[in-house]
Amino acid sequence: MSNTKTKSPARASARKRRADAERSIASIIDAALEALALDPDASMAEIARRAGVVRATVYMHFPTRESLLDAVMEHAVGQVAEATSGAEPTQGEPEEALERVLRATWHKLSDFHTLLAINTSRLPASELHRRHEPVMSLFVPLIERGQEKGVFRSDLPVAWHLAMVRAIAHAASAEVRSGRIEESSVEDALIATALNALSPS
Amino acid sequence: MSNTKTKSPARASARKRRADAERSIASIIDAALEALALDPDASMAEIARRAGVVRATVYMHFPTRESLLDAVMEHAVGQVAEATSGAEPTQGEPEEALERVLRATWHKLSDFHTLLAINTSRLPASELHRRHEPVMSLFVPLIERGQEKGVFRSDLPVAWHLAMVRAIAHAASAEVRSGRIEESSVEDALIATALNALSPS
DNA sequence: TTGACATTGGACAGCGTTGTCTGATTTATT
DNA sequence: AATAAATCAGACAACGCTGTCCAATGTCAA
Repeated sequence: MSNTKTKSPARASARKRRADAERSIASIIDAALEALALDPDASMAEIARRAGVVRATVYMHFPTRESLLDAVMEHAVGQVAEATSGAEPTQGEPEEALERVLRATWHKLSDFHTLLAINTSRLPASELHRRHEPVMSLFVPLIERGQEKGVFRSDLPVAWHLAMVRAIAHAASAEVRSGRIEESSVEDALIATALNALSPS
Repeated sequence: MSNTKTKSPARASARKRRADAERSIASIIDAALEALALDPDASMAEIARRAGVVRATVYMHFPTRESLLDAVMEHAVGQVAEATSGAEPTQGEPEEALERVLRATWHKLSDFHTLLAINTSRLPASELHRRHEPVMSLFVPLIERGQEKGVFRSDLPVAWHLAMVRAIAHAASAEVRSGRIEESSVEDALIATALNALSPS
């Protein structure tokens, strides 16, 4: 249930877009997501091929490669934010909430792992930070709540905890992909380690 | 003190290389390290420019871009391994040893953060694993020692602990770079979090 | 000093990429 | 059925990059 109707990702804010145009845009973004996950330097031709569309069509909706990357990132952040907020980070005890939210989020987060790397080198740090807002704004209160209750350690800044948890989540998916650790056990390891790292000294 | 004399990185195993050739090779590898850290797709021209050398000279020693990347990676792994082993991971209590080793290693590790990303997409997982051996072989016994003594949790695999610590170290340098957290405090945060994550449940 | 090695500066072909354009064709909307 | 929007198929120029080559010059080693 994405809100492709109300507000489109690209610059194309022309109110009247035909249904096939919407479909194309969705295909292109999905295709870009796949292609860029496999190869950060995937070409517009490759993306178009995956989308089952001709290259000119891509340029119809995304006048430049940059603009496509922007749209893809916005889409990805939205997906993650959706998964995160769907797990209701404001409900229940902080520890349980964190476990719940992490389990719901980390797979999706790992899908966009490569994408994050692309944007890290593409955008200035401040821009990156700004765009991650939709996700961050969900996690920050959860961590803070845990600190106030004394179940998460307060001698380290929230920003650090956040970065740390995210890093561990990425590490988890990297381990799964490389086959070094059983897929079934890595999620539990992720949870256990994150909670342990957050627990008061 | 790099061992550029005994065993050269590239294919050039011709025993007799002149001193200026050695110097060029060293410059090129250093330049490549810098350039690739800034931009994973830095061109041979850019690398040559940084090395203060003409492009043809680079191709003299590294017949292909691939071979240069290989050499750079070998050099980087060597650097990290040197920093790690210099902190004597086999000495003292595991917890103290880990702190000592981490403090000595993590800056250097973060210098090669981008490089790691390059190679992750460039090489198959098995190759990557093989090449990281020189560093891994230093960390594994340290973690195992801590597990046997009961000061590190044993309900999670060593491979996981390793991946996790590495991820946290990278997160630490990313935070410093982005300016979100004070540089002075991030090292302590790294240590505190890593030890906390490793401590038995 | 001499001869072999190394570097320079420049030119070159081949390739893949981005971005533009056009004219014909298909598809959605009313 | 008519109109406007979107897609297709393909060509095109401009650009940057890799890798090769060469002739002239500089530098090391014995």
